[in-house]
Amino acid sequence: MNLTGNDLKQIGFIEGKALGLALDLVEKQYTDLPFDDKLALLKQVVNNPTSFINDATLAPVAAELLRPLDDTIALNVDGKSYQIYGADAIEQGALQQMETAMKLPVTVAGALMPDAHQGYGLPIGGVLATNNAVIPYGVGVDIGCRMCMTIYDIPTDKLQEKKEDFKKLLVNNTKFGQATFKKPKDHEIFERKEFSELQIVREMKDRAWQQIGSSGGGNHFVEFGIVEISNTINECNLAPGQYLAVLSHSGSRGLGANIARHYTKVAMDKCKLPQEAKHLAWLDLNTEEGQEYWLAMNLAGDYASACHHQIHERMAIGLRETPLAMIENHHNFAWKEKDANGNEIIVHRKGATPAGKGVLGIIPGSMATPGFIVRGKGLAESINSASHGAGRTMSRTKAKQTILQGHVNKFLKEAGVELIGSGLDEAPMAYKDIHQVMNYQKELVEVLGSFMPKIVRMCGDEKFQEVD
DNA sequence: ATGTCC
Repeated sequence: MNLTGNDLKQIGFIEGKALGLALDLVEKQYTDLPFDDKLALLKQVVNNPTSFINDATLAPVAAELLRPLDDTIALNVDGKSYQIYGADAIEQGALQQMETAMKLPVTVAGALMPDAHQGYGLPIGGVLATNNAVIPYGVGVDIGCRMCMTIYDIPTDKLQEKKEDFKKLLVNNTKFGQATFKKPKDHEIFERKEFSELQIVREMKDRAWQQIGSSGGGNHFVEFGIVEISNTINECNLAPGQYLAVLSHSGSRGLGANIARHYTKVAMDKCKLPQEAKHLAWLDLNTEEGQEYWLAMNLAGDYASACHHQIHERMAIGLRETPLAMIENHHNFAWKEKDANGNEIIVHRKGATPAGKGVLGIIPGSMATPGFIVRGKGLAESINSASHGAGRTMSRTKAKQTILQGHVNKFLKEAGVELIGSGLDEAPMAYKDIHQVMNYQKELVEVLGSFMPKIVRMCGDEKFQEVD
């Protein structure tokens, strides 16, 4: 009696090349062996292929059983098309990364914002919509990085008159980089169940406690400046005119960075992709890991918001005023949204401002150029998004090597900006022209007002700090 | 972005 594929499956073979080879060889080479003995022999092979690796007859079966399964997920040959805003000013590397992202089998749609530049996996300024999958590096390392602005009924000439007081307010009430408050303010976020239920979040709770209310390094800042409202903002009862405002840019600190690092590793382990796409590994939202990441990401987003609120609370106390309005938005995050047909999509915005119809947002320029308060127009092609800033025109390394401190000082002086901290890598010249970037995204957002920085604090960098 | 490699 001849063996069948089903007999082999009974003893542990799975559908595939090894099964076919075994069936073929055993019937040709062991014609005289009784059915039961053939089955017993193949059972030994499938249970311990290593001991048959030099077997005169069955070596090919053993080799096939031992070959690691190629579980690499293939990219689609043709990537989906996507809209680019301001293509002329976007570096090649960012375009290539976006093209790779558009080939993922889970990708539904994409768009590239005019401040785009190369990042890890998805470019900064990249927007990617997927079907029931979340890509940790599609959100970015600084989960929930966001902008927050409070607007005050305080005459703007106070900024010049009381400049030293405002500087002191920033120096005494903001912390950047490694620095944290000696006595951090408590916050209800620490009661969230994610801090006890998710291991990586639990491990970060003490550090999150230490860091709450602090700001990050790099391009993060807290600044006083002048808001010029040009179009009435009914959403927050703001009439056209000049206002004093506080603007902050910061993220989820060590908490978000460690959540991102952990779940990117999990995703890359579970979801093998070709080399050029490996950082785009995703987590299926129906899996436990996917659901864990979603909860952890949302917690990191709320934590980032809590940090901003404490920053603005300290400023409000220092100013002895209550703000007229507060505007804030994430720009490194993933959201469950609906496409034009009403289907749920997962929209990753990695350095992109949500710009759904009527949605308020803030797009900063640089330390000495204006930023803008915007209202989204909800353009489908942009996946309801806009840029999250001017975008770099120079890498941090290049900026540090080529920009002169004297040149920056002159630029700041001419713009009437007082700067505390920062390094040359954040110099205004390292960024694209914000006006041109706004021009590229006219269809995406309506500009309601501008914000001109006046007293800016960023993370200090000893190497470039003046000692006075 | 990040005690910038547990």
